Amino acid sequence: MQLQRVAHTFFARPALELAPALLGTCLIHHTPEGVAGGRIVEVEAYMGPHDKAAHSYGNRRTRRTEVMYGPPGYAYVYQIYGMHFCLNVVCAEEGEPQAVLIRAIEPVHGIPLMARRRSRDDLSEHVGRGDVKQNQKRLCELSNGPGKLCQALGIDKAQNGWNFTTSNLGIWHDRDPVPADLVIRGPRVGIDYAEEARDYPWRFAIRKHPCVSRPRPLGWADSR
DNA sequence: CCAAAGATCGTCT
DNA sequence: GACGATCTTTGGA
Repeated sequence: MQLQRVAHTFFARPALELAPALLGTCLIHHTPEGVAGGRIVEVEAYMGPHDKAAHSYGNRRTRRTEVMYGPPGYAYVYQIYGMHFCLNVVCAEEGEPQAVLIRAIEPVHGIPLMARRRSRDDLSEHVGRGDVKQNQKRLCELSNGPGKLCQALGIDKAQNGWNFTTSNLGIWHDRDPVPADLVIRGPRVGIDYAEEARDYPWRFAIRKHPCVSRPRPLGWADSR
């Protein structure tokens, strides 16, 4: 049902606008091992120079953050805690270092491959008495977190700087956009150091979706 | 269910 | 030398 790639113009807007628009689109990585990917269900906006939680706060420009200063529609991948990777979508106009962090996807394509990469072969197949919902929820463990989804999709620093509209790492329109009343928002995760920006409700997710990471934090509210 | 702690290393000061 | 836009395991209630 996925028909077309997201056009590069889609990414040329502020992170706060792009973030909710990315919900429901499909993130797909083609590799020699196979295809893996799924539906984006949770994201965070990082607004750049004036956002104390952003790597590009104060126009900090280093080898790591360099790709954020380039044109929109490219991948910004960085390593964290020495062992995990996080995937961002660079957005806004060239020179404006904003990005959207992909925090969770619902597994759709290449589930056995994703399970193997996550060392969770037990999730490759449905189990039990055909309880579909229960199995769906179990599958979420493959990609309900920014580090988890990168591992499941085979994303690491090699993908830093890749073009989402032309490379093997792509974002595709799937069904219709998620309506605003099905989007919830709340404070971003893991940025307690960011002073006033700590409380900005710049984390977006699909309401009641089972694959959202840490579904219980306080501070969730309806979008808009 | 929840909190705490350890793993482990690139990046920047 | 310090510190993460995280994940997993463990131990207790």
